[in-house]
Amino acid sequence: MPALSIVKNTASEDVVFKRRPKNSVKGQQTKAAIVDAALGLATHIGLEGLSIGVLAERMQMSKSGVFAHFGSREELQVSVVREYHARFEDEVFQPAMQAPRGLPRLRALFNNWMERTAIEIDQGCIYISGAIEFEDREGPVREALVTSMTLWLTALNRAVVQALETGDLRPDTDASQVTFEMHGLILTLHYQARFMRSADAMTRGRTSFEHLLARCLP
Amino acid sequence: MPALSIVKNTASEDVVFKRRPKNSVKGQQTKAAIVDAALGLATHIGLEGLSIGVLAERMQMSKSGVFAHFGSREELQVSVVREYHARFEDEVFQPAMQAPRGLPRLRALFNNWMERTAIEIDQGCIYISGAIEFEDREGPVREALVTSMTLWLTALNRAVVQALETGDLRPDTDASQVTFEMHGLILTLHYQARFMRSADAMTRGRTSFEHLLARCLP
DNA sequence: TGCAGAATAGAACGAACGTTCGTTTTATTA
DNA sequence: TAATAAAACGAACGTTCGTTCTATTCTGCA
Repeated sequence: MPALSIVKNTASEDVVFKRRPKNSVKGQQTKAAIVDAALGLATHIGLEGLSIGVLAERMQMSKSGVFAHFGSREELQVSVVREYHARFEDEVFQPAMQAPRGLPRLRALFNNWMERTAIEIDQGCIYISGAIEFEDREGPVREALVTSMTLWLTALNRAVVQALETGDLRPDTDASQVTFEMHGLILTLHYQARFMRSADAMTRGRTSFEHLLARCLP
Repeated sequence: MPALSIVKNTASEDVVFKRRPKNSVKGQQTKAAIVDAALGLATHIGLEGLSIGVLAERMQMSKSGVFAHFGSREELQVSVVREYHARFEDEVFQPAMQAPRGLPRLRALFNNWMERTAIEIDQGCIYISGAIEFEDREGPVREALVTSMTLWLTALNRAVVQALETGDLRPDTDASQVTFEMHGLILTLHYQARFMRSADAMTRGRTSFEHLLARCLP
């Protein structure tokens, strides 16, 4: 069981009496393709910018055809968030679990995260744009985003704690503070590189991390 | 001449042959009131979420009446950015200039910025939401945002350099790196507090700053 | 092969959007 | 006070949006 998994749709959702497609093979394939395309669009223009019309055009389908797979735009957005979460887990979290606990794993997590961020400087990131769009808008999309982000930060924090336990970091290190600052460095890097188009943001990010570590080494 | 000023509209704008109101006393007053209301709306729902219809409603005016003051929605958005910039300068930058150069002024800038951020945890911040919305959307709104942000970060960086020169910070301190990390800490604080609704974000932010300073003190 | 049910299409909806236009009201100045 | 310019209005335009119908095509199983 993956450490970052989000609880998926259960049968209890059917209390909402909305006509839903009954997953056939073909149906699932198309839906997956739609979500994939939607994720591609949403990373660039945000979850709110994502429109069913444009998505249908890109899929070479009718609006209603696309719509039928989700039942609402909101449900489409939630699907996109979950898909992004799954990929983030596969790409950033899981590979790092093979590194031994402690500093090596923490470094692996950081490096993978940086690699992902480097890509997202060109593409955009729905964990960041989504957070802004749903700052004070309630609902399932916000919930999915918060859940995803919390899972990731918790997993990251666990790695910091382990580095403490193995003695790789000083015992008086404030683990949550380290997690907070790692998160901060990624956010700033994203802001500086993607919005301000600053060339040395990646370097500054790595430097930040080294300073952070230096402070916590025994 | 204020250190953060943005170049204002000049007569050269009239090369665009669009019918514009000829500032009467009353006209300027209403326009200022509209921009004020627009800023209030935009901080909550973003520059892109800002709609002329809703703004007109809030102003108890007709859509066309509001529209006429700006000539386009884009021009309204630019006006909002400039207004926010002016307030940020008055509230964060200028008061800190009375503190003596070096560490005191740097601390004053940071404290004022933190105070502003504390308010924006409830209200929102168009420097942050705007950056996300205009990441890869070109045009005058993006330009206004980038200009504003660059001016502010430059001013902040100048204060760091001065703290270096006065000997308050170690001579081998990388000023740009310090500015980068200060910016990062504010971004994360905003993200954690406003989106994740974490209670201790403000404290974590202050702790980050103290760690940052500790690293650079002689 | 035929038939049920799922997948998709197509047309239409009401609402909201930014913008334009001609007219009317209000403010400023001669 | 009369003349003039600016400000504000109200209606309409063309789009786009998410969503809801009904009808058609496709698919998988008996």
